[in-house]
Amino acid sequence: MTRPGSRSGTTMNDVAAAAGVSQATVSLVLNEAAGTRFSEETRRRVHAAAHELGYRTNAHAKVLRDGVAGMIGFVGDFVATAPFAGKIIEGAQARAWEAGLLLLTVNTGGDKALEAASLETMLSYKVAGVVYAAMYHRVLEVPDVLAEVPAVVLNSRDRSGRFPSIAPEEELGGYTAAKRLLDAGHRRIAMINIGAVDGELPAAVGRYAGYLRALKEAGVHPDPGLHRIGDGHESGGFDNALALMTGPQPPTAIFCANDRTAWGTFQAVAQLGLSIPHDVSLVGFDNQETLAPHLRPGLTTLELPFLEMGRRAVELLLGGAERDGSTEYFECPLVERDSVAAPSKATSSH
Amino acid sequence: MTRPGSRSGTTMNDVAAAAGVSQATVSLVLNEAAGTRFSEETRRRVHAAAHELGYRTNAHAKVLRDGVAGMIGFVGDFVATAPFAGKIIEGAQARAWEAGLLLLTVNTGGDKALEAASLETMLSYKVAGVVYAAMYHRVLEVPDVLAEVPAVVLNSRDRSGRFPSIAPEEELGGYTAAKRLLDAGHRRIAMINIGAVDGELPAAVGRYAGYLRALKEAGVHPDPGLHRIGDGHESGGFDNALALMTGPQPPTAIFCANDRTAWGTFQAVAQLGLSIPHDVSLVGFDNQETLAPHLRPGLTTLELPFLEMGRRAVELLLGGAERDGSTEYFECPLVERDSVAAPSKATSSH
DNA sequence: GGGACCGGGTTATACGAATTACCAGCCCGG
DNA sequence: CCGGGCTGGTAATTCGTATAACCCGGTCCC
Repeated sequence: MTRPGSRSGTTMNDVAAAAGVSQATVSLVLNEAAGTRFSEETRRRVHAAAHELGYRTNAHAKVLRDGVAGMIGFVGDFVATAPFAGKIIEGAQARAWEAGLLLLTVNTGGDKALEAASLETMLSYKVAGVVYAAMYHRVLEVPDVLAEVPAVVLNSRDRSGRFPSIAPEEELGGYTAAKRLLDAGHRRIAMINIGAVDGELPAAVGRYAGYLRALKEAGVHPDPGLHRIGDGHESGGFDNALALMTGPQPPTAIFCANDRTAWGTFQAVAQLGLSIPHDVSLVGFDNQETLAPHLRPGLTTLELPFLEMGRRAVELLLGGAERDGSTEYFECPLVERDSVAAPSKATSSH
Repeated sequence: MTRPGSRSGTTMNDVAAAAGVSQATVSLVLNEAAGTRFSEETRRRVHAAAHELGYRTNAHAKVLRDGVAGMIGFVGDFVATAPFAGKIIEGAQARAWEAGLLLLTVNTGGDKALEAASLETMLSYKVAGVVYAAMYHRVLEVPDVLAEVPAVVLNSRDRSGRFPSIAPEEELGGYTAAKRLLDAGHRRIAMINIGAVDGELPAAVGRYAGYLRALKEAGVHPDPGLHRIGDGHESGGFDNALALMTGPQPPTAIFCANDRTAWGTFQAVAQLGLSIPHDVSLVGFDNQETLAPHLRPGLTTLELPFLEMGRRAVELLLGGAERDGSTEYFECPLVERDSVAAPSKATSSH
């Protein structure tokens, strides 16, 4: 069964010996080096021998000589294991592969020691660059050691401003969501946020700012009681939606700052015997593929363009050069489904 | 800002020059090679110089000399991007890191050409082994090239029997699920499967077999009408649950062969105005973390032990040696939540 | 006082591929 | 008959590390 030479370790010297030529000839022929001339017969023999022996180039020897490896480091906090962020890796990997590069992946789980150690290891492997990715959009500290290679911060922003960053355009997303509901005719539009708007959660801050802007632009005075702080999970949506819908003046529409929150809202609405979108319209955020399309009715939401963001991160790495610490923002497109309708006439307090 | 020597490329020779010793001395001191003796003063100078210059070993040079790299290849079809299988990578990576190894990850998205090419690249990097992972449990063809290194099939089984495989114990899982419902007092127990039981879907086949075994053991004659073939998605659960619950003799309990199917069932049950677990009890499968705990009521389900399976795969690789093509099965523990209760007295046809 | 031994290092080589410089033979022109 | 150019290659060097082999000066012991 074992093909001849399939045991690890066939080198160019072996091929050279089998073909009756020198190692240099093998190298030149196999790499089709420019400006060299070998007879057809020699090329044939070299290729035949290489094939016969199952020759495979030793990447380490090559890197040692050439200086840079065909690998890109990808370190994330939870990206690899997060249920929805897989696309971010998929995009990065796809772009890397187009350039013939492989991804050396580590997800640290937030462990700083592991992070430091794996970065060291990556650098010792002479990676062509490092993508430093975060599961959710925030402002973070980038390890100093990344200054030694091309590095890009993905789905977050570098506090120090040393590295280029890639992040979703939260404010525009929030604006688009609210505008969609306004355009449908709603005026009492609640927002269940995924965290406080004071701090370092650009998603919460930005989406809220966009929501406010859309309201103001439409001449709607925002009711502070309609903005609620959830926790980003299903339960945050459930509890807040329950409170909103059983309050004195329930909203006719709710913008949930992420899809999980929207899901909780679905469950609360169902529990109250109300229906979506008849009694209340909903817009989510994230377009989480395991959730948004499968809710009944399907959830209208904004898509986080993770695939493109991942691609772009690697693209920036490959481009090299610039290295300014500016942030590139990605627009989140609206994905229409069936959770938005015009408000019903009766402004019932159920 | 740039620390001295932080420019890539400090070698042992630089350190040696700075410390006034030979390159060999640097190597021996830094690696604390056994059986060598250097004065405290020399060691100090070497360490100081290495630190000062920001020396970092060149992994490629080391691998070239030593023959084997500190990397493990991980190739999966969709594992990296699947919403629930992240744990499988997390486990593999954790175990690898304990051995000081990094994961070289590729998810092929089912593209055989990409798969072949990335395996070639991985082998050229002299990976210590390869984990060949699948998103869902099936019997698959393993590329021949993997015979050249230690390799393990993860979350699937190798058809050829050449490689050790790791898979969940489906039959026992199905048995446990059904038994949980039987123990609660149910007799009319439906199963919504995730695919046909004729073919190459061990999850569908095994879980069904376990379900049948539990029924028979309890003296319950299985009603063929209660076994329905879904598609593994939410809609498969929804449609089939609707059909079951509106049929002439609805079941008092349903075993859904995965959590997404269970979710669809939740939505169907809600639509019918029924409640879980009062009108019908449910057991799922997968313990999908974004789903099962957040349903209302929480879903009782079986957990796929992906973390342990991932760990074990790397463990087998590191162990080396054996290399028989046997399959190691992992038990799926029951996770109790609140979707199971005793059947209500009234055998209402709703 | 001469060999054995030990502390404290150094020299040289190998790993596998890429690349530069060179070389041998042949043909051709003048 | 000598030099130049072309064809078809080869020899030697480089990358950075690990390690086996060796070396030198001083002690100790008989």
